[in-house]
Amino acid sequence: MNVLEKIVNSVNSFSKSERKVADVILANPQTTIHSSIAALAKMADVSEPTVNRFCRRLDTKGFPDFKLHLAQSLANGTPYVNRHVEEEDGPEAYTAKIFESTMAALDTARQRVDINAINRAVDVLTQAKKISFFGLGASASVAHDAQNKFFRFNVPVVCFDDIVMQRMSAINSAEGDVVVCISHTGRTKNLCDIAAIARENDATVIGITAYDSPLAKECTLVLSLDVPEDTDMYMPMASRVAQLVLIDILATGFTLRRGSKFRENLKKVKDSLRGSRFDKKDFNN
Amino acid sequence: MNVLEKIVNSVNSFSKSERKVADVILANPQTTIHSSIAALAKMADVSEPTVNRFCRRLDTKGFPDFKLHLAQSLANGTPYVNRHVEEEDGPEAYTAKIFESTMAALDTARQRVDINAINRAVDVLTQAKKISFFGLGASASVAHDAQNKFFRFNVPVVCFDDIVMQRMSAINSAEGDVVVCISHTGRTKNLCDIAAIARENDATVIGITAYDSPLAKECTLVLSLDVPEDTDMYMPMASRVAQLVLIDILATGFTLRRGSKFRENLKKVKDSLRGSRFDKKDFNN
DNA sequence: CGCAATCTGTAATTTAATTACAAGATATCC
DNA sequence: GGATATCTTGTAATTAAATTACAGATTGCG
Repeated sequence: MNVLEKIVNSVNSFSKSERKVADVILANPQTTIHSSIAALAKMADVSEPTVNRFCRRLDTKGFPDFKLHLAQSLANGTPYVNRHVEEEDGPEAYTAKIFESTMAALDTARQRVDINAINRAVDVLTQAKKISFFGLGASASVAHDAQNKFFRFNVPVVCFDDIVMQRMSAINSAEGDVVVCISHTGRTKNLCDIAAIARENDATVIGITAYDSPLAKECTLVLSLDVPEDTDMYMPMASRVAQLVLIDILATGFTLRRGSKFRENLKKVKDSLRGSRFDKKDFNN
Repeated sequence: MNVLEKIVNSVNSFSKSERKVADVILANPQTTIHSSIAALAKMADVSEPTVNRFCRRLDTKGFPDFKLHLAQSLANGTPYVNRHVEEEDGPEAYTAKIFESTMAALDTARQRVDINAINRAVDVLTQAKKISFFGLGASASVAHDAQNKFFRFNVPVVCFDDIVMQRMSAINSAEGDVVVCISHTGRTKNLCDIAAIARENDATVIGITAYDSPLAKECTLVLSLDVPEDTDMYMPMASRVAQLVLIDILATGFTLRRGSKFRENLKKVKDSLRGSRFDKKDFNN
């Protein structure tokens, strides 16, 4: 695991002085790797052994080894750490933090995603007679987005963010239909019902949701995205971005599977939009 | 430039002993970063100062600094680059590429985003009597998402993805109202009209769109996201994720500006959802 | 062949990091 | 509420590492 993330994660297990060290390092990681233990100790206003103990607590052999790990973490150019927004953050701070948290979330999602499941989902989708996307609340916009994408593929697609419509649609589903249920927590009761109903009617149910959730249990195929997120106070952000990227991936897999002939269709859809838009050349350069 | 590449490139300008050092390092770079200068000197069968001179020749301050650079080179072969999906890509390939492209897009967005504009947008939004989010096509789902977020703030929010409704809503806007128009290209004619109408009716119009686009010209305040994207063949992906992150940032700025008392309200909204969900404890662990 | 320039290693010096230990703070138990 | 135990933290001593200065060796060139 990334050392920077590790620091953030274990900030609670630190002692007072160790936290001072952590703060200084997180504030200027780039400076840290070029500092001696003495300089860092001074910056954090603690003694040198404290810095050393801090390094050891992070499972490194000592300060030099810690710097090595830190250097590797910083190598990407940017430390994608899930830093939480604080009360007193200014615009620069919270903007940076949200970008970074989102990127960090995507990074973990990328590592944890089950490619086999994606591949099977693409299989199922390409063979679907009809595709339905269902989501509620924040996940509704993800469902809309999915509809917008798959709609271009010349496949029957529906999308409902209304429980009653979802229910009716689920009841009317039949073999060969694919229902995609989207929920970050996987604990939305109504959506679980929908999934169950759809499956009873022989539809294939794909869940974009948390592994091991009630919704997951109702699905034929689960695409889980374990994205760490602080939902205590604010609203789902990173998880929803990860869901969208997953939709992008499914859509891409879909077009690739359908072959090149099919992709001409996409161009056609794109061209049809031209009339509703101003010409590009008038405004670029 | 990457230190490893640098070593390879300048192998000709090395002296005999220095080349021995280079060979050892290139053969086991991973070991090198965990070795002392003495150990490395022994492996290369040269003296310690020779190793030191070698490091300096590579424009590093000395051996420890060299190890830092080496560590960074080893950390990540491929930073997040915008790699395009190819015809013959398998699931692993396109999944990785889409994740990376999205992250690369967020990275550039982060660097280019105008913090001042964000701050002013937050200003405007916190003082709004009513907030409207308008988007069409792919941007409609972004607008929905924005509505979902700002709705929790106990502010009058509307969101339309229907031109007629948007038009009516725009005509009815008044001073103190804020209209947010979302469009990646900024060339959607209908949305430009809406922006113009809203402004004629004294609303403040925020555009989440391309800088210098027709839509941007109609807006009071533009939040531009120049995200490189390959829209030739497929559909907007990265740009829409960037838009969502921007919405997240605005929402976060909003809550922070409103102060802590206000955030209790968010908890209330969250708690109200509890009834519609299965209990968490039943399914974790 | 001999001088000059460059390279390389040894030993001394400096700097940095680590360890051992003691004082102080904090929690816990009667 | 006081005494004991545990955990933190810092000072000083020790050790290890890196760097520098210098001298011997090697190579190139006239």
